[in-house]
Amino acid sequence: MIVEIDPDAATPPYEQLRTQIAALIRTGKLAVGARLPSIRQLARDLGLAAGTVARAYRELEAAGYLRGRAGQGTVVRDIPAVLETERTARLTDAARAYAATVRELGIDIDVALTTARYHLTDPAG
Amino acid sequence: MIVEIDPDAATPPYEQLRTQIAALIRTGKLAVGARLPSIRQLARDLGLAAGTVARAYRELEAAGYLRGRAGQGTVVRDIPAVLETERTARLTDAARAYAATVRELGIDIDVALTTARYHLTDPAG
DNA sequence: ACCAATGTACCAATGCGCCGATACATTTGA
DNA sequence: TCAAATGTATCGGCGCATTGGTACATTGGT
Repeated sequence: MIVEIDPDAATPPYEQLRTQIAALIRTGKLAVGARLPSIRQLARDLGLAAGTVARAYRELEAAGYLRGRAGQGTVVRDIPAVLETERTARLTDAARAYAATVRELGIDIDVALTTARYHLTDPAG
Repeated sequence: MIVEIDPDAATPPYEQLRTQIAALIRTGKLAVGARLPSIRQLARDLGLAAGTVARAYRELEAAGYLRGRAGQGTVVRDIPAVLETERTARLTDAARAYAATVRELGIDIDVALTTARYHLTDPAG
């Protein structure tokens, strides 16, 4: 698992961890059935408290990404439907947020689309 | 002034107020030179503390939207350059946020652009 | 000169999110 | 049966943002 936690970032560690693990699962870098590090192990590796890692695991389980059982560890679940619907839902939310800002600023749609295309194709963001 | 504060919203009251006043100025509903309600008056109307309204005014003054002087009140400033740079800055931020989400979800750029176009052109959002 | 209205500046209190630690329940394997 | 490893649940503390209040400075009018 390649995860990096920045303690000074604006987003709290548990959320950084949750986001990164979710991304690893979506991209297939964490295959279905793969076993994640134990809470305590990952906490040691990242220099976090066990409770912090536990929270990330808990929320990912609630979202349907993981399945954790005591004594057995935490593994990646196989429910592509949930992931797909969440993907589309998140894309919709992001697009709506962008549209809302554009509308509030009174910016031309073509300008907004050009700007979006620029940032979507720019590797630096 | 038509402003609505939701005490239960995730964003704190002072930021709701700041955003709404800024939008009123951008859209011209608050003309240049117009005098805003006094801090205490607006606080009474909205059921907020004077300090909360004062903070919104202060940040809007720092952003260049307003000019407040003791004994005289707070008026809308006339500096379109500031508004224009902020408009582009906000558009950039919004586009970057959208691009970041798209990238995290691993969604195709054309799909992302089509989705953005749909929500930009859809009157319902 | 005075007073009222206004904005400014500070400061204590409150609330909330996050973190770290501990105790508990469950499973596996010896 | 026991022990070790694991996830679960809960609790107190810490820090930060926000809030509300109070005192102060400034302006304009009387």
